Amino acid sequence: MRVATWNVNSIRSRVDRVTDWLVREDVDVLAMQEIKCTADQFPHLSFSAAGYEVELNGLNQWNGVAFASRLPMEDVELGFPGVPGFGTALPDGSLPTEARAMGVTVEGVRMWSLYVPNGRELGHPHYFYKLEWLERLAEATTTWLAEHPGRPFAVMGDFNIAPLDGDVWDISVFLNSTHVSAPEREAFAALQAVGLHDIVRDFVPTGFTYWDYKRLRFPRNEGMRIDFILGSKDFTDLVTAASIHRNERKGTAPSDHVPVVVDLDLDAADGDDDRPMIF
DNA sequence: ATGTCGCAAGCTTTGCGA
Repeated sequence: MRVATWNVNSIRSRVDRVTDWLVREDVDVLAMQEIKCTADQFPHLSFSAAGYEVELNGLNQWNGVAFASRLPMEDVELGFPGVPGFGTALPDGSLPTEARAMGVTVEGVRMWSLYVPNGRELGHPHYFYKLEWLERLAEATTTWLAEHPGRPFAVMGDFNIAPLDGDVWDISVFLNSTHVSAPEREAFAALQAVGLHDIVRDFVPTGFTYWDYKRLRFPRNEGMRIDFILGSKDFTDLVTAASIHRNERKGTAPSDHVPVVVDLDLDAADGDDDRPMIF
């Protein structure tokens, strides 16, 4: 099974590029971020014509996450338990929940599509929202893993964090910037501490997943590695390959992010490989 | 050039978010 994550930066602007890539790359399951639309606005027909069903969490023109899959999706869950909100308080005093998370199960593999808050600036309310969101994510992960021992589980998406200095083109540009601050990196490390592993790093140690549209960032290769697939041990044991599809930043009307892919061998875990042997 | 996108509102542009 081939699984990918991609911040598409508006699915309505990118639908042909995304579906063409899915078919061309033989992808079974795609987690999307920043679809920037509601269910009514989502280009369902283009996906079904390409052979994919879609489940999504889209509230308005901001954020929005989705899964497209050509294998059946089960147990669709919007958000995650304890996900914090942001913005102007509702009449009951709570903060509105944004469309930044959802989960599905495909072939027994549990996957969450995540669009972590950007943070805007160090010290901004959105920055503290980002840190709390990541803390709640670690807690929800801990709970899920405890309640589903042995089940493959992965969180994937745009984390808006560059964990290593080499994950940005010039760390000296990022003094006092979001995405590289110690609290953000500690929040990312906390996800690893509760049992999630950056599996793509094992196969692709260096390379960016995002290049700003501004300032010729892509031609200069001034990018950032901020999109990740973090898997439980039972997930990473299934992974046979991983790749970052840098070419998707080229050409006409690209997203500013590129797809990140893992290949899974679903027969690998149980030691009872029932695939036909070929002599 | 603080250099580009995408969105909504309701315009032929502005403000916001990234």
